[in-house]
Amino acid sequence: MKSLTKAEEQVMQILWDLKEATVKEVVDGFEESRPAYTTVATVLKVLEKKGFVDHKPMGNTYQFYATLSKKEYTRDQFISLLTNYFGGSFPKMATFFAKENNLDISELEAMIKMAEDELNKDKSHE
Amino acid sequence: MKSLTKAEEQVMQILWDLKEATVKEVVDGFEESRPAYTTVATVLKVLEKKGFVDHKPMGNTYQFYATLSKKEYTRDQFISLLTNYFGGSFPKMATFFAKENNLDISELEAMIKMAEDELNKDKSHE
DNA sequence: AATATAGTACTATGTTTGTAGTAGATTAAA
DNA sequence: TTTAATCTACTACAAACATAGTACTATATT
Repeated sequence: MKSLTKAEEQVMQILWDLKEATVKEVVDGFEESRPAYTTVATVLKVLEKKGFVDHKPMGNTYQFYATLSKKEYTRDQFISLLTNYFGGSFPKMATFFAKENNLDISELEAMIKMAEDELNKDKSHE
Repeated sequence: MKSLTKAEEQVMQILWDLKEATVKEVVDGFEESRPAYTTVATVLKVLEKKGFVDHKPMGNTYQFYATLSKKEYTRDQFISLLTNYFGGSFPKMATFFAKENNLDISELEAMIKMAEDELNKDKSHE
């Protein structure tokens, strides 16, 4: 069960965005209240020990990069949410979303149209 | 940001299912490898301190019940997943789901039909 | 070369989590 | 009414987390 703590997840998100980055770049990736350089370095070390991150020398410093892809982790998270909170049923999740946002059926359908277009787009790219 | 640890979440799931329960009943709610009675009692105590659970006397023991509803927590989890992994776009999430499951458009549509039926059903209940 | 800058390794510390034992109270059974 | 079972309160403790300081190295600037 891959699982990231809050701090780890923030770092991973930045790393996923940047593809690869030095400690400094990760620190700069934080919006407000940046953690200390060494804090980020420590988190990266932990992530590396857990096998989610690796690094390679680059000039006089290191480049870190994620070995756990965002997609893979997304899948895990998605499945876990779907399983534990929607009985594994995507329609249930969609219903929940519609209700939460006070969408009526036509609006839900519009959402789905978008998803379908997205699907088509991807198909044509292959 | 409401957030439950793994152990806490398991207990909450059982509590959500049972509506209310004694420590013993929660323990029995665990499938395999039940934790010790006192372990569950401790987790409940922590949950109570965090404000997610409360209890009331019932005969010679206590009944525990969730004050954080499953729906409310589901919403938080859902929004957080949607925001952090799908750019806040439900269509993106639907597309991801379709691709993950190798669904074609007609299958995705069938899923959505189910969601719509569900929506209708709820409407008529109000 | 001396000093300032930037980076990594190692260490540190308070907090939270996970798990559970023990003591003492209460109730039920013999 | 002694004993057994049940339950709560309190305490314990190792592992994981979050956060960061310090020491030392390497590089860049005067």
